[in-house]
Amino acid sequence: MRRLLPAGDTRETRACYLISSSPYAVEINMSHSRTHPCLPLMHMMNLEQIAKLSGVSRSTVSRVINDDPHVSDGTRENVLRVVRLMNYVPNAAARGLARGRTQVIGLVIPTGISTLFADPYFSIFIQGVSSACNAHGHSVMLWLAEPEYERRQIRQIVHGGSIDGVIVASALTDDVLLNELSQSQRPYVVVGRRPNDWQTSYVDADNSGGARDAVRHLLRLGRRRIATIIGPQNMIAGLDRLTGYVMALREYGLPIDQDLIAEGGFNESGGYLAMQQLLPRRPEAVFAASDTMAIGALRAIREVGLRVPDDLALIGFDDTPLAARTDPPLTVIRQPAQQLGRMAVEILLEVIDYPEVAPQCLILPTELVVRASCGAALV
Amino acid sequence: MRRLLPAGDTRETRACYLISSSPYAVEINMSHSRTHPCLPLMHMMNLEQIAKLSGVSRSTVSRVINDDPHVSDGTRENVLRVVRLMNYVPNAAARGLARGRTQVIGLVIPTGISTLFADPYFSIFIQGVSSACNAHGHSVMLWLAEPEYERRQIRQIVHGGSIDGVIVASALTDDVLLNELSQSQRPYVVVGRRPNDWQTSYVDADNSGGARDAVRHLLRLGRRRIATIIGPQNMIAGLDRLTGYVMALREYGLPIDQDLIAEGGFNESGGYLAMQQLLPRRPEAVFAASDTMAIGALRAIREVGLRVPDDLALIGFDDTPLAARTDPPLTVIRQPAQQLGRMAVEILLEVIDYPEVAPQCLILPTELVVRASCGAALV
DNA sequence: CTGAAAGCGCTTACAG
DNA sequence: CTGAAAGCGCTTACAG
Repeated sequence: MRRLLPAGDTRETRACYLISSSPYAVEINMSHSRTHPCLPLMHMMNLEQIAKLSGVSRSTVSRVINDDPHVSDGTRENVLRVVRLMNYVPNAAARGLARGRTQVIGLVIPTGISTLFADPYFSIFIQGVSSACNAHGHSVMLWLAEPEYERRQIRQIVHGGSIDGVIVASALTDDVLLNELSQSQRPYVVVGRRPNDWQTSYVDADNSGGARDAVRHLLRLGRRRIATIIGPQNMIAGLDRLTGYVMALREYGLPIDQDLIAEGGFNESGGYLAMQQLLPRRPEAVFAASDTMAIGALRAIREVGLRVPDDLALIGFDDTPLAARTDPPLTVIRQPAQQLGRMAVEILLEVIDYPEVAPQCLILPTELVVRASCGAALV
Repeated sequence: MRRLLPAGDTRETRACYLISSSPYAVEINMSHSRTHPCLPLMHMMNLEQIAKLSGVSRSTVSRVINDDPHVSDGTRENVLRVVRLMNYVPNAAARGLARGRTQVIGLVIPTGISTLFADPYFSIFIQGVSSACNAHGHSVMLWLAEPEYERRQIRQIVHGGSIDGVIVASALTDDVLLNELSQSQRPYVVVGRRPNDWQTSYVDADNSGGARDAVRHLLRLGRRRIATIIGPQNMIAGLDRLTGYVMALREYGLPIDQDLIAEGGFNESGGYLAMQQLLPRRPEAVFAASDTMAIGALRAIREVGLRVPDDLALIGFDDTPLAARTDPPLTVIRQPAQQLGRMAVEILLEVIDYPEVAPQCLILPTELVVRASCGAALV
């Protein structure tokens, strides 16, 4: 696979591969001579050259580059002129080596293909991370954790010295990487609450608060017999969202009825099955702990001919784009995905700068997005 | 924003921030003393130490690490044992500096928020890139191109020396980064065909072939009066998909009717408006050059009370998850997003290893995904 | 097969 | 305010 070059290895011919069913496709092999435009080669400048060109020492150029105040204004301007003219950017590897800091943070995301595939949550989260990194002059190295490379990836992340710290977006309670990380000196923060882990910093959405808000909303709308489709209880988010459900019911002095609780595995078919299980119990409303489960539930409800929200109100959790496009559109609790990304970076940079300080954790508020499925319009 | 630490800066106290509406939330400030577990510090090994521990020179260790055959089996095993024991991984920065190669490739993605937000295309594409990189022992540095940081990002990418090459997923015909890149010596490949640019390597989906297949499919199903909602014609993909539409019609000896072509800007509201414009022309079928436009079109069609596919067949392009969940589900042309990512890496690594060779380009086939909206079931 | 030494491009005390 | 020099942790001819 690595060798894509055409047989002749010719330097004059454009290599065009058309792995395509289209007999009409317009790509053609063409001879041309513009492969080497012989531009002003300006072969990757370095400190030495900048120093020479501006008539000072490398030390001084370095100081200018790094905004060291101990440089006279004249020298500074001179050097800066040359730097800009030559498009000089200090070599990241050399700088990293000398400083022991790479200005790169790692971002590790589990690639349960299903997850990343359909859910833009990670896309938005990554945007948050990226933008916060930019704001702080850092770059982000992305690792999608593939099982096959796990050991190598982990060694690289923990011992490779290519990053200053790492953000781990892992749902698992017992993660190999996290274990390694906690043994190491490397700064890290995880996305997702870690209740009994007092040495790691984390950010998370307020899952229990969000779930409570969802159920409160249903209660305010007059529903009383409220069921819930819960996520796996070995995931903290799954636990927390159930907690929120319980809290809201308690507030209203309502009993917790085990028959109104069904597990849906955080996926659509799970939600579908859970709903089928709940249907005979005649709930007036259902809080699904994820949008995907809500969508499955919707299918089950429709199959028995009940109407949402008239017969049965429904609220999801996450706010995936699908949620807005179901029939009826889903009322949901929205996760602050972008904010989570941003804050993960902020905290990580703190931890990097002040490694001695206590671990930090941050719970961000969720938001109730009212659409049609909860029946707010009916009241 | 950078300072998140609590006022006291105490080292014994866990800093917990609860930016949340939840009075019930369970996080509490807790005193505890496990912050510094005093683990075996094994402070980032280096060659020197490994050499000392295995009784050989640094050179030899280096050779072992790099699979140099000129090492006796005995020495090799000895060194390897120590390496594994100490969890030694060569420092990436130092290695990068010495070799002039970082084993990191850059991935630049435009962040027209809309795009990345709802469309998992990029997620899947990134997965392809990541997995191919893993397979070749490379890492990926991710840049989401934010306008505000553009200049700095570009300087960093082109002149920063932190990456060996870069994949640019840019739709724009005139991209600042691409211009800079083509002036530089830095290897790069772009995602998206570049018709008149003979010096850059690229990968792309077979947009024209895909569009042609879509329209062919409609033709085979007996539809004749086929309209199309096209994308912006300053984007190559927009152009190519129109070309495919034209090709298919030509194959069947049908005329190209300007009145059956409307521009929808590759977004939903654009698709909606374009469809409204086409409706009076009474098409029997519509090929929308993107799923989002198809979804907009669907809305317009439903508003006038026409049925899909009975009155009007519809095909989209991309295969976003939404496409499978519209009513009726959308028949679409699927892009080989993952493959595109994989191949972008393969080609980039080629270009990095053989910079003197001619630019390479690769067009990957699309796939027709038949669902309900095209009316295949009706025939 | 192995080691001593130079060099990659930067930063950072240390003198002046 | 400025420069000479050591050092960051690796690789790679060059000798042996």
